[in-house]
Amino acid sequence: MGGTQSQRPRVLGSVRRPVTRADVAQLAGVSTAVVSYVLNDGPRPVAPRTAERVRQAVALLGYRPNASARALRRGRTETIGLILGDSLNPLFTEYTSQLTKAAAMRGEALLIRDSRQDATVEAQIVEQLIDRQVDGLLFASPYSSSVNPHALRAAGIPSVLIDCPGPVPGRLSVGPAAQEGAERLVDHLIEHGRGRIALVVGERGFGHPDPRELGWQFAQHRSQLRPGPVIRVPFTREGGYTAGRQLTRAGEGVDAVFASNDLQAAGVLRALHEGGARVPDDIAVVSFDGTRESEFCWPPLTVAQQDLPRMAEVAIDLLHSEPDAPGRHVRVPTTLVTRASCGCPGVHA
Amino acid sequence: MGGTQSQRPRVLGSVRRPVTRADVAQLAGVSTAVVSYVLNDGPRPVAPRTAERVRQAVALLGYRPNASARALRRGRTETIGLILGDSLNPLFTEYTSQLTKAAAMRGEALLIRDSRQDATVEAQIVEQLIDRQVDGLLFASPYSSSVNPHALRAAGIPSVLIDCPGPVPGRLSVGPAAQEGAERLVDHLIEHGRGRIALVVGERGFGHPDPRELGWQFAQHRSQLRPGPVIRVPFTREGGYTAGRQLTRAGEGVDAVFASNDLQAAGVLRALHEGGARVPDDIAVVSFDGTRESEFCWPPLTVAQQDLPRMAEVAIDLLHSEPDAPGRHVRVPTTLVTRASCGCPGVHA
DNA sequence: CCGGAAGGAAACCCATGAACACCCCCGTCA
DNA sequence: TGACGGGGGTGTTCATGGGTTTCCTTCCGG
Repeated sequence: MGGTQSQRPRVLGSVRRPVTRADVAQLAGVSTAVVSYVLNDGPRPVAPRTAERVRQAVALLGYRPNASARALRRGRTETIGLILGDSLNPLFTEYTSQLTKAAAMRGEALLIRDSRQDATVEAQIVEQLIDRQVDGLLFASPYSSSVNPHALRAAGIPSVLIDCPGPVPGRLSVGPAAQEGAERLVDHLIEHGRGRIALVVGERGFGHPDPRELGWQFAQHRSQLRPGPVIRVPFTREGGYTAGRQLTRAGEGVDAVFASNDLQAAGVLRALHEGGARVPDDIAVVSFDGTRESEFCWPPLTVAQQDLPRMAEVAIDLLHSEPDAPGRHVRVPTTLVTRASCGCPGVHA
Repeated sequence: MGGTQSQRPRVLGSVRRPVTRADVAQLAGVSTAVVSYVLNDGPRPVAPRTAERVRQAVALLGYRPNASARALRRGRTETIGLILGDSLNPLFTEYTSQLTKAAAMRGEALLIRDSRQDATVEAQIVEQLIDRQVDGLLFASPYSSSVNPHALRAAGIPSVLIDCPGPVPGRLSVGPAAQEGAERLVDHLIEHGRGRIALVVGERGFGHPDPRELGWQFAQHRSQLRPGPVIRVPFTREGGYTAGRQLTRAGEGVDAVFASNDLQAAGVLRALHEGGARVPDDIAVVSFDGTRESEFCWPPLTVAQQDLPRMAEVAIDLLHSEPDAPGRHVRVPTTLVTRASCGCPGVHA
């Protein structure tokens, strides 16, 4: 920013020089090493009286260790990079919030960047984050599994894939138990009399095969239902809107829609309302994610809710696991939250 | 994480030691100082041929400067702290996205934390961020104006208040031209025949006086309208919901609602729908912010839209202004975006 | 012989921790 | 009983991490 350390104006009588360990050492009448030992609790014992003097000096001077110097020396910054494919998706907003919390528990902070789902941008961001010496990287972006693993291993930086549909060889990842969640949602629709259920999903889906799509298929198959139409649109509100318009126009007798995420669901809802369809009477809508927004849609959405606090903890834990550990994927169950949009009896707005 | 620099396993023949400027210097046959001059473009000229050799060595070795070391030496980390009162509010999500972009333009990254509107938590976070040597702080939190200014000045850390309702003595701040925005919204309602307009606003409002509230008052006054009721609830979807229920029950002949932010508006809408009111026929709803979510409410919301890209740029600019500059507040105009919720003719869903 | 251009040596930013120095107490042996 | 060796407990010294920058040296042409 404007004022650098060196040219800081000297206020008379108080050259506002930051307090360093040397000041503390001098005041406490010890060497700087002892200050270090006291503050870091080891690796060697310090006489209680000396330690006390040091602590008093620290308090008196308001000394705070310099993070840059510490990072340089220790080779760790206590900072984690988080790369999001779409930072405006409320799912990732809520995810980020939980991740920040989980990281803070370990004294780590997050540097967050948005790759806008662009592989080139993502590569740049990863480079910038590595330059900043992050201790690890979290990816919630479709390109993450392709670009980086080798460079990351070479740099000795652990990484974890977030919101990952399934195992990726040699990599650590977390994700919702999406297929089960999707099945429960679709089963729920079927149990309450819906017979033709459309699927709205991203163009490339979530991985291959897409567990949400599988769940949707299996549930219908189990009930010997003819599979409803699949509409492929981007994972955005606008995408969902497009899908919804298609549904209202086509009128293929669809009486329920399963949207793959809350954003698409919001778009579908808007299109259905505009098209004059009554939700849930004419057509039910359910979706995956269960962000806070889903509760305040109209009608409130029945969803398979992801357990973000849990997944965030798992992600941070995985990041701290053995550096040479083999790949591993953790699936976290979702919860079925029934609200008005599925039209099931007993749920009033 | 698990593996630290020092105990990294030595692969035979290739001790994966990070490349330092010394390696580059050796390969290029110059001293480390010259490498520094070349990479930082000064402060002294380097012979073109030498510079070229250095650049080649850099490229060949894939050398990347160590950010911690640089930060230690320069006393600047190129990192900015952002403190949010509610990181889940989509307004701040979008704000954050723009701020990240604006900061990245200057090579700076953001460390983001959520104070959950708690002064104690906020103080801790500020301390942690200062420990991490952030070069500046951005506050989008109600407590920011009270707690920190002195400590920050003492630490020589510039700060800017984001989403600030008005000038704060001695401080830098940005905010929407809220009063004007509110007036336009309310004028718009009045022009289209609404005569009794309720205000939904946070318990403590936005500052004293609250410009949104003022705008709402003035616009009604100008049109010689009796002011509608004021309902004070938290700035959340749940708060808006409570307000909406109150409105449907009371039935004070209110035919329009001005919600102070998009979250409250979402809650109001849900409550009105549940109460069987038709929006906008029976009652119009407008709100402030204009987040993406507002476009996909039902019906889509007419809003005073904040110019977040602009405000983010201003915020970062202010942060880089003269350290001893006097306080300053920048007001950025909002845009009236008409959608279906205000029921004005000519706007179809 | 002087001046300027180009590059090198070394101090510095701050914290860390291995290696070393010291003190004191104890035990052992003459 | 006194001298000396050994060892635990404390503290200090100093190299180290990697980049920046001041000051100094060298070498060239004029």
